[in-house]
Amino acid sequence: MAAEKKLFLLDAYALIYRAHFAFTKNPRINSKGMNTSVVFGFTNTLLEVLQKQKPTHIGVAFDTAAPTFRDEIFEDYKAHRQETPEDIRSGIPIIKQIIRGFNIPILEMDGYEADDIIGTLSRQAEKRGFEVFMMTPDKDFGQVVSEHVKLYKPAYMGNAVDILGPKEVCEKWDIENVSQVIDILGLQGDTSDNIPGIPGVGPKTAAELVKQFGTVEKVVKSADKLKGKLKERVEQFGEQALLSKKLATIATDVPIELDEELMAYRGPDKDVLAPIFEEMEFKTLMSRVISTGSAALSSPKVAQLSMFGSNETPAPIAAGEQLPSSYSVLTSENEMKSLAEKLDGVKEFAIEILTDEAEHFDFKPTGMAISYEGHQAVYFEVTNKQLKIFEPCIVNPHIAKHGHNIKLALLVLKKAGIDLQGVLFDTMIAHYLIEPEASHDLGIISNQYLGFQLSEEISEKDQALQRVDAVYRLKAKLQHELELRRHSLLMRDVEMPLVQTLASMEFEGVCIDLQALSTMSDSLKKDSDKVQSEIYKLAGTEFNIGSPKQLGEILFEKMKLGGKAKKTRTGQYATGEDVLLKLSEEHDIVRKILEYREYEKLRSTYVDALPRMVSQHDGRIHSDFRQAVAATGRLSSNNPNLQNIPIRTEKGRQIRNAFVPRSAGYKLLSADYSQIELRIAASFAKDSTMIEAFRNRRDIHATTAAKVFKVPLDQVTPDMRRKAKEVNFGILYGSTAFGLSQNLGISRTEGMEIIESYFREFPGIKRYMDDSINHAREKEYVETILGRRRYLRDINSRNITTRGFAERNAINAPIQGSAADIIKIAMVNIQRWLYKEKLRTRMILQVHDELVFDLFGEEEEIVKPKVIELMRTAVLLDVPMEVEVGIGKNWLEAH
DNA sequence: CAGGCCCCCC
DNA sequence: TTTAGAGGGGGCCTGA
Repeated sequence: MAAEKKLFLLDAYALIYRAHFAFTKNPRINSKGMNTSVVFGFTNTLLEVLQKQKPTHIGVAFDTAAPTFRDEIFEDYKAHRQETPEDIRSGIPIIKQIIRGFNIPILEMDGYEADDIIGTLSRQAEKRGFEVFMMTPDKDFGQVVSEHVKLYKPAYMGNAVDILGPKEVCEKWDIENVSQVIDILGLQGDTSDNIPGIPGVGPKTAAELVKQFGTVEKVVKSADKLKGKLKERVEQFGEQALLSKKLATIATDVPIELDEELMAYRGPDKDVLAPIFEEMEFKTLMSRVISTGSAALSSPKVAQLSMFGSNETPAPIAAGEQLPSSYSVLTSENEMKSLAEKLDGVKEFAIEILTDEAEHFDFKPTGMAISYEGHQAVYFEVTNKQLKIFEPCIVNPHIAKHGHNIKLALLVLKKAGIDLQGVLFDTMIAHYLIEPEASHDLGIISNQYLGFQLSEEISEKDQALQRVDAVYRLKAKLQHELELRRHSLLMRDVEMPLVQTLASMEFEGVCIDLQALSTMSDSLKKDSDKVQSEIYKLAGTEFNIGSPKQLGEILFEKMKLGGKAKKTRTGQYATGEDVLLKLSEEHDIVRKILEYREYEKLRSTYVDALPRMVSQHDGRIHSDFRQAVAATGRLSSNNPNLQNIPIRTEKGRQIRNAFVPRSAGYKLLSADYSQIELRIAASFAKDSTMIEAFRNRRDIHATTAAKVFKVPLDQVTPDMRRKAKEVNFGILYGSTAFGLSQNLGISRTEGMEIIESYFREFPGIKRYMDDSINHAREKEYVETILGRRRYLRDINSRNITTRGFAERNAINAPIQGSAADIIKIAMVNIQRWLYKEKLRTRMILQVHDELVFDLFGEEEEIVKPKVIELMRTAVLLDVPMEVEVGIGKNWLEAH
């Protein structure tokens, strides 16, 4: 039940600075050249409070102009305080006029700051039965928090209004007690006021210290319990942290009396406000002042906290050194032969092959473990030659094989000339389907599902015995878990056949033109050296350009570029590409640094790294395609990563010239799905406009632009199309107006308008997004077209940020994951067809929506159309799939 | 050797 | 003034 008396206490500068920062990138300038951002932002927020929250009482507190009781201790730090920006200084008098125009009292008290007044008044108001809403920084709230005082965070650039009680604030900061906010800030310093705490102590460390010791005072006293650098710092800067906390501590005993009559809100004086708004050129604000539109205070949602216990986990069985007697080790070839014969008669067995440490596909088998009954296992050392003994049972298609990351066994066997056949069951991948984001470590899942704890302190041989035993027994358990989730078909018909497919691809590998890379390396080195010396000259000193830390110090401290430097979460200067791009106008050195980075990235990650990955065995590169990593169902590639070979920049894309066919008579063929994710989204959303556009093979981004900007298709400008394209992408990722405006370099308002228009024109898409989120809220997971799940346990979190991530995932995961499903099916079908037709063409790479083939030239006319067909028909949707194919003498040409 | 940061891809 | 700001990956570097 809402209290009858609702008091809002506003910290004027908190809101003013908020407005100031919100508009730094796109300031509002009126026709007289005046920056009105701050006044506008403040007034806007004030209106929102008045109209949506309907306070019965309200007051705005200002810091006093007279010295405060802090000034004495603050003296040393005054120098650290930032100068008040011009738009704020000039805006204050106008803001005060506006506040008076609303008939709201301005609360000022000599010797005290706004937060002191708010703190004191909130305590008094609470005692008098008010429901109090504070609009101040979290740290002030933390100090006066109690049952009837809430923290009010106004809507901020498309975000919802937030009303936080102590519990929510604790959750947000991940602390136990709200009062600890001030301790955290004391330790890390208050960046807004440039008050230093303990250098090197960022939010994370501060929170940890507070959790461990409680208050700043206790942290400082317990410095001796800390270690290393942290200890030194706390010892050295402890006093500073105490001071920092003192400065942030508010007074709750200000000699001020809550005057209910003065603070009762009676409504605005339009005659006062109108001329001010006129002068500032706020055209829409006045109508909002006059309108009396109201929204009831929404009742707080009752959030359900569901307990997610893992599957009931039996107490782990302590593993002793003593292994079961049913484990055995074979030593002679005769024993191997009789085991091989025995195996040829069983229905299924689990297999694990150990290899030497050789890198890049040059590994050789050293041992093998087999289990074909529960709690039993056999191990033996094995050479490539001895593997042949087991060929009959390994190639027997009627015997199912289980393994944990069985692809490795497949590869070892392939190298020995043995093609493992039969139904596969990979416990790693099974667990990936069951719980995509968990660890799929065999030890962990064995413990969880079998209560069987694998030992680590035992020999490789004994570990292999345990592992293979665990795999055999896990198979039945995990199979059952898959059935419960209806994942059996996804497992049996997609993921397991894909293991074979990936093994074949990796086995084939891809050819690299080492000469071309070597030439590139020399030229990049030359370019990079040149830029490097230019940078040193411009900076006036030599430093490690590759170190973001050193670079940040040079740019922002020594050279003082870019006014206020952005910092990363850890308090370092941010020197990412977007930051530097914005600075590039300011100084030549920034452009040089970007150039240097580009060259060094290309050299270190690709041009110099790829040749090191070439296998001694066949001179090709064999990437490891991982099937149980990406939370959405995508594959990942590493050692090397062949899914991130440059293409965007001209210099970068030349690297693709070095990806060449295996030999004369071959070419590279690249086939990629066009707009697969958007097509999936259109189909899932059943959005008729978009489906129609795809069916008629129209340029989807141009069509979107025409709709969003309400112009005929033939009048869509390139700029409109670019924006529409970004929106289409943003939609897939669940982006906000803010994100969109950042990407397009437009104002947030314009970003918001574009998104609104988009949703009006594509109502199906909007509905799909809402449905996905609602589905997730109910089930706490979302699904792809094949039923692959992604769990979103944060979807009902009351922490906006956390929940926001989950919501974006609810939209994106089904789309991205379904695209992954589709290409996986295509890969399996293509691989089977190539094999069945005994073609010499080989599939060698997958890059999410693209497949690359080592094409035997004479097969072009057969392979090209069939690949297109199999890709298009992998899964049938409400929109047709389009596949683009290119052929060339290297990967760049094939594109 | 992990974490932070950055940047390459889809 | 904010603990953000688009989803999914991987690699390199620094500093403990």
